[in-house]
Amino acid sequence: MKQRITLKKIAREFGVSISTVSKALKNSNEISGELRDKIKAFADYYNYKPNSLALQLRNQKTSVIGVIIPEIVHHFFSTVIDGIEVYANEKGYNVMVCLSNESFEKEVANISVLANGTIDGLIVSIARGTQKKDNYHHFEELIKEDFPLVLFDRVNDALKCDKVIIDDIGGGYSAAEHLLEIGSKRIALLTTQDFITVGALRKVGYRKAMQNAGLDVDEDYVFKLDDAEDLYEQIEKVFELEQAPDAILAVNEIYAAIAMKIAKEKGYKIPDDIAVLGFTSGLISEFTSPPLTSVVQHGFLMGQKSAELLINRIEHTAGKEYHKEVISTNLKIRESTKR
Amino acid sequence: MKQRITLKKIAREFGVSISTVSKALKNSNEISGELRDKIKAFADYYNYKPNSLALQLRNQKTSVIGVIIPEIVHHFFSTVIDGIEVYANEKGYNVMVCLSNESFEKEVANISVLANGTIDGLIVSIARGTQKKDNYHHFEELIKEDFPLVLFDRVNDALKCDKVIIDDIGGGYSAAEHLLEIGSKRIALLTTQDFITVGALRKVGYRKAMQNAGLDVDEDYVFKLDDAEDLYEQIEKVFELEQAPDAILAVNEIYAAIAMKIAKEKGYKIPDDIAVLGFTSGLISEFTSPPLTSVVQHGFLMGQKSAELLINRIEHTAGKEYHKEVISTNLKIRESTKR
DNA sequence: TATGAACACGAAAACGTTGTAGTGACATTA
DNA sequence: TAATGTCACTACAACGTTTTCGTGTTCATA
Repeated sequence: MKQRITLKKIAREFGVSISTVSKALKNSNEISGELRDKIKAFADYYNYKPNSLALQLRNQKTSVIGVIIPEIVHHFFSTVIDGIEVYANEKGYNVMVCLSNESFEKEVANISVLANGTIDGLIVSIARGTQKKDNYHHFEELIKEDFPLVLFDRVNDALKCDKVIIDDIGGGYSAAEHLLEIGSKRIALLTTQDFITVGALRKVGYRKAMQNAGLDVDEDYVFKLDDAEDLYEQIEKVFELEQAPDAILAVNEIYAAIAMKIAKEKGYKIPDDIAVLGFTSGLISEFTSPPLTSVVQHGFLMGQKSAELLINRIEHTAGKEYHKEVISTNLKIRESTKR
Repeated sequence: MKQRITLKKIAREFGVSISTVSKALKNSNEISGELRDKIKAFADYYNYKPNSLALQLRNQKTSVIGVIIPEIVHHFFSTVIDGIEVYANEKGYNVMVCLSNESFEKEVANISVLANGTIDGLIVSIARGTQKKDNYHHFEELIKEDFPLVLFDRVNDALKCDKVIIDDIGGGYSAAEHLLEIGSKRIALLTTQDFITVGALRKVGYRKAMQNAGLDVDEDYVFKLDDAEDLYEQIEKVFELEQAPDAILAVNEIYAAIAMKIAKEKGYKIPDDIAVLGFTSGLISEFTSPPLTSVVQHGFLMGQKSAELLINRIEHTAGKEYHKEVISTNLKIRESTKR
């Protein structure tokens, strides 16, 4: 790569000092009109742009915010990033994305390379590995140093920082409620392992709705799937219950779509024999047949809110107390539950 | 945010010079064992980490690569980023993602803020707005300065730089060929406006396959959709042809899924009355019913290749000639074309 | 004829780091 | 005793920028 032109080189060219060049380019009237114009023309010709590293170092500000997400190939996370990007850009910030790939170690490593001057603040959704390990030292370090930090979606309540979460309990509740309203009696729940907080919270909502309707939750109808290769096999077990469920509530779109596929293979009519409902963030729900009723999560909004909280914290270190924003969900009713 | 600890502060604490501290922390044996240990303990306690901005400025290297994509909420682009991230990380680089939102202006702006010292190299997929405007000055500037640049997917042949593309012609060809093989005679093509190169190239492949089979391409069967709100209406026109097509080849997953939905509504049996085939990068194809046969694009690989080319160029400015990698596609045959 | 603006520029510090080239103090060698 | 070495440390430049505080000239004013 060619060497970029610097103030120093321009100064040498004109036999003046660096300060003079800097001022000339900034249209300072300390510099005579004639020299100013010559310098500007020259700089323009060589396409001079101030080196941002130097500026960042001087101003002790990078205008970059870091984002660490578990994976990017996930519609929900992309929408969040989109929201972050849009808001951040508006405010003059750039976004640096890193992936933890759900791994504790990568999360730690990412934080360690990011939080050393490269970024002004950090937005994170906690990796599965970290939740499993239940080790949050790397976040506590940041918090101890008052480093601007916002957690979203996968958060940990013990950490003292701003947070943005989906109303997972509410989502689970209204999903189950809807299934009950259409007359379902035996609702199977497809959820994740317990340490995944969002799955756990959605289950809480489901349980609440059931109790509210005077129904007991039969643990046989709760399937805690692990994200392995054999999702099909794991979900098939739903249909081996003594009394088949008449509705399935899945905590994500994929589980729901697979369940529906299996149900159809086994000859169930949807929604008549069995209703299916998922949480969504992607496009699958719209294109299955029948299209899936689902709890939609507003990822874009979540991203925007996260960026807003972060930038507020960066710019006005003011407010000492931390905010916890809750993004509510919508129930998008499609054919899979219309009966 | 609390002030981070610096070499200077440590030096002041011990009444020694900055260099001494720097060397002590680097285990230099120029420094006596005793002092070295004390300094290291102190630095450790205060969690000293060298400021990366300072290092980047000094070393004239950021180890960050910039990526500009048209949009992130698009499975294909996320997989590419994933590939870039993985490869870059392996090589010790971080990734900074920016979105052009398909806009020429934002693309220009992004390049201008990135290519000023913040990044060592840039990977871009050209915005639709830029293709429409046919204005590539911002890239030419970079190339003129020998700035490491890799274009992927949406490229422009006139630009002298490394490129990674999908074999769109080949994909279009094998898609059409497959439809012909299963006995289709009238294949409708759902593609994009001409200035979108990937759409245009896939059409070339389609045309080639048709000619190869001794068939003329009837332009009435070619639908150039624009990405507006009324995709449904636009695609419905396919079914208003005098002689209905017996196969549909769509240049992306959404077009294909919508076409299939409409076809089913109109009472067509898939694949018997009409076969449907799309290009995919996402999960929709798997969960439609019937599942969609599609040309799969290896986004992850594309990302890896792009990062590889870029980092090679950054590190060994060597090779003067530019590479053009072609990632070939796979045809994943599902139910929508099995007859 | 001093005084003091106005003008047009330069010096230097600061941001945080690293590496090269000193520099004293002491010990060893011829 | 003088030259040489070693040890343990410091000074300084460099990366590129901005900004505050000079400083020397010219010109007008009292």
